[in-house]
Amino acid sequence: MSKEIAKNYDPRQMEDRIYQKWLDGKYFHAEVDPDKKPFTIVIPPPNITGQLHMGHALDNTMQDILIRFKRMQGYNTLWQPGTDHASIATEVKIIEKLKEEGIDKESLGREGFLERAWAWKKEYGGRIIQQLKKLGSSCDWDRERFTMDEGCNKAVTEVFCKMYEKGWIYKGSRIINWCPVCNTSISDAEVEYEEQQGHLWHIKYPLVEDGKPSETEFLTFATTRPETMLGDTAVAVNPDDERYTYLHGRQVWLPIVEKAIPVVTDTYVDMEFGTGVVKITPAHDPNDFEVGKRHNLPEVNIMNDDATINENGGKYAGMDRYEARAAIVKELEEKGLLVKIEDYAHNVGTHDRCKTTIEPLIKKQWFVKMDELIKPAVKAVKEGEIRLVPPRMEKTYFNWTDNIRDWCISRQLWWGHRIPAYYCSDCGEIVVAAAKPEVCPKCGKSHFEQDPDTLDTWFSSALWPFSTLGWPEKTKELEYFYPTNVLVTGYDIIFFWVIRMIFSGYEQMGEKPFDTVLFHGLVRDEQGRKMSKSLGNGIDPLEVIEQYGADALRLMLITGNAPGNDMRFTEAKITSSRNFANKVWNASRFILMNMEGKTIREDAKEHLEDADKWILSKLNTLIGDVTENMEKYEMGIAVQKVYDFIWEEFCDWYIEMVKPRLYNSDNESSQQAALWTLRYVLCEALRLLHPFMPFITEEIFCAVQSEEETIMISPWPVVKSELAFSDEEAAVELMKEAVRGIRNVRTSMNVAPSRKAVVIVVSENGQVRDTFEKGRLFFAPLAYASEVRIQSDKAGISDDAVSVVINGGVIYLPFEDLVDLAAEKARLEGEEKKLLSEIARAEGMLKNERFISKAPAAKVQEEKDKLAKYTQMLTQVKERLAQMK
RNA sequence: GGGAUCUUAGCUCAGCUGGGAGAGCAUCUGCCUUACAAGCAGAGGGUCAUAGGUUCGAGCCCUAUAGGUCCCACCA
Repeated sequence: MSKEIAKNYDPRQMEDRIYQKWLDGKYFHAEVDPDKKPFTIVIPPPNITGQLHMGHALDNTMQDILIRFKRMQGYNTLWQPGTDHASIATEVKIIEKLKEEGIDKESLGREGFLERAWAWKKEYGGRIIQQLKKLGSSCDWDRERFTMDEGCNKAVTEVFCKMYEKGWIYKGSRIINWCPVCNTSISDAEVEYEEQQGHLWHIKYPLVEDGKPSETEFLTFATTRPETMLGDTAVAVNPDDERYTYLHGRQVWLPIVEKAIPVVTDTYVDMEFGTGVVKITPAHDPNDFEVGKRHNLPEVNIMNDDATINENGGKYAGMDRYEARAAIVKELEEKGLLVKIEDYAHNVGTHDRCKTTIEPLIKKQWFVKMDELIKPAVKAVKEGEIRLVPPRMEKTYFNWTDNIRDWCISRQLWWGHRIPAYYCSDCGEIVVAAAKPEVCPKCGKSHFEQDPDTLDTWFSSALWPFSTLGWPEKTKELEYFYPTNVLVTGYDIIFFWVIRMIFSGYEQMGEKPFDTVLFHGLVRDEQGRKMSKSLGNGIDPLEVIEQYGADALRLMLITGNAPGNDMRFTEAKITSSRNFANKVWNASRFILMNMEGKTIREDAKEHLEDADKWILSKLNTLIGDVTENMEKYEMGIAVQKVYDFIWEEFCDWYIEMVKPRLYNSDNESSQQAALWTLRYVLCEALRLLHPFMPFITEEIFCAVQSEEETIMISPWPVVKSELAFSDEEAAVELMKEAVRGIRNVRTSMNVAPSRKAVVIVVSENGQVRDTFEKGRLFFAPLAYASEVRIQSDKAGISDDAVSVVINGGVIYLPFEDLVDLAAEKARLEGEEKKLLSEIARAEGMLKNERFISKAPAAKVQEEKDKLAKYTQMLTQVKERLAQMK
């Protein structure tokens, strides 16, 4: 039995209701079940500070499509949801909020601050989850996790301790990227280079003569950051640079600071660039740091954490870095040491969160040693154990792994996983342990202070695929759902997250975290610009859902997009998606109307007619194709095929074909067969469409199959050989060819659709006549026929009838008064020309011996068949033209 | 400096392992035909950036060139 659906498609009246029904039905929930095969996706946890944007919408739509597809295929699917604590982003946000209240972070103290942070998380952390639900995401919400919950904290501590013991986590004094605004170190991955207009200051230092600055001999070089000269501890030249051989072993005088520093030789110096001389500031430049290490140069730190000059800067102490820059340039100029100033565009490292120019500083920080850790991650992708889709992402991946540097993981923040390292306040011993040690293993005292720093957010997200499943406990979930199957994410976080999950999975679990990484691109605005807060060009997915429905948004995000490619959001695309939803709605309503009050008998399918077999056969092909595309993650192609099938084949052709049978209750078995096919094809098509458009398909499916509770867990369609009818398919295709030809001719001759006409099908081929005989009932209205005659010869047809040549016959339209003979002749001549060129093409190929001998036999046969068909049709056209003379 | 990627209809983009160029929107012509005007039936519109090459056959593979986008590196 069927139920009714609303007259108009209105997503607003159903989406929330349906989502609630799914929640109540526990369809999203996964339990370990050894009898079933698992399929797992872990969500890229959105930041608790975040609001749903188009990127999330795309990312989660793709995951939901895969999960729903696999769920229908019978897999035990788990889509593991959760959120990320996003240390810097959240901390910044809370500091801002405190500022509004006139509260300073420091005055609150660590405990007080964390209290506020947790309260904030409680209030806003769930917002994005609610928004994901509006999209239709079928996550197992019972298993929702948070990167800073107790379990994740345990995992983080476990990993930290293990890796410390192994020597792969160490504390070291190295040059790091410092954000003077956020007041924390950041990793290399968080540095964003940005081209800025700056200057190149050409400066000279006097050479040292008898322990004093020379008044005649100088060394000229250029710098983009003159203020760092306060920390210069050497000047370097290339050892092979003959211009400067005389300098080897000498010293130069560092002005302002007024001291002598050595000239060192190092191959790092590029002889071609500038004067071939470089000032060396080991404490404030990564390259200089390396040079400094090689030459045992002192490291003079001249900067405070807020990027003001410290006491090492003498009279400049207390000035901001840019103030000091100006002042130093001025002093150099006064001393005649400024040679010239050039405009210079160069890349400046900025903090990706706040865009502040980062300051390289030497600090004691915690690092993860990468050289060994990265090896299995490289191997896995190289050997195809982990597949990246699209494969070109491998290049990006290897580019990073080949140039990897140790990962700075400590952050001078409060919101995050606190580093499990404890310092003995008596002897300074470091103890790394899950809990604060009782007594110091070195001095036996028991005064310990925990390291004040927290860990990089990505340290905990790197463990996400297994920490969410219970690790380090040996849970049954971990055993069953790990390794997960697909990870869906944007290519922009391949370094931050994907690689780190991969090496963490191998190191901690001894196994990969997932088989496949499916990348998508960015959703851009109508003009192709990145959507951003500062531009204000972001489109809110929730507003789109409100206006057009989640189904339309989802369809729009998936259609016409290939993996890893960016896409544009346009109004036109979203309306066209909504229109498709409307089409599906109306077609279904039509079918439901016709089913009303009738029982469709199961034996109805014993009386299938050609048209029924044609659509069933088409459906069969569709099922095979779509399933294949889905398995290959070609969702855009898959949904396009479903779209075309439903709109063109099913709605525009099949439904039109069966209308006469539905309206004629005299032939009950024919009507039954039509109804059975309509319902069957509709339900199968809805299933194919469900992963893409879950709400509308659910609403309709449950109306058509009122005994079913949901489409969500109904089986994904499979190809059925008993529903493949190639002969009938070909027969109906021939009739479609005839209908198209007739419509074409009528339009070109300006025959009003309201004017019906006699249609005479002439064919010497009994099979063709039989096809039209059987399809007469639907053929007539589609061809605007007042009457259809089928005959084997041209008896009774006037020579000036309009004709349409098809493969295997000629269709005549005796329009009497309407015919413009000259126009008809011109039209036929056009046909003739087209056929001649087709024949020439096929003949050309078949005359080519190399084609015959090298091309596959099937291809050759195909061309032979075409040649025969066109030759036959040409004969008919020629005959008609002859008659018209 | 290294690398990726794109260049296909007026616009936005598909085009799977090479085998007769596709969709949506826009344009033009007819239609309110009782599922749908958020629709139906037709039509026009493309040297697939350029130049070579491989192949029986190239939008697809190779090389070069031009232009765009992005990522990495960071030579002061």
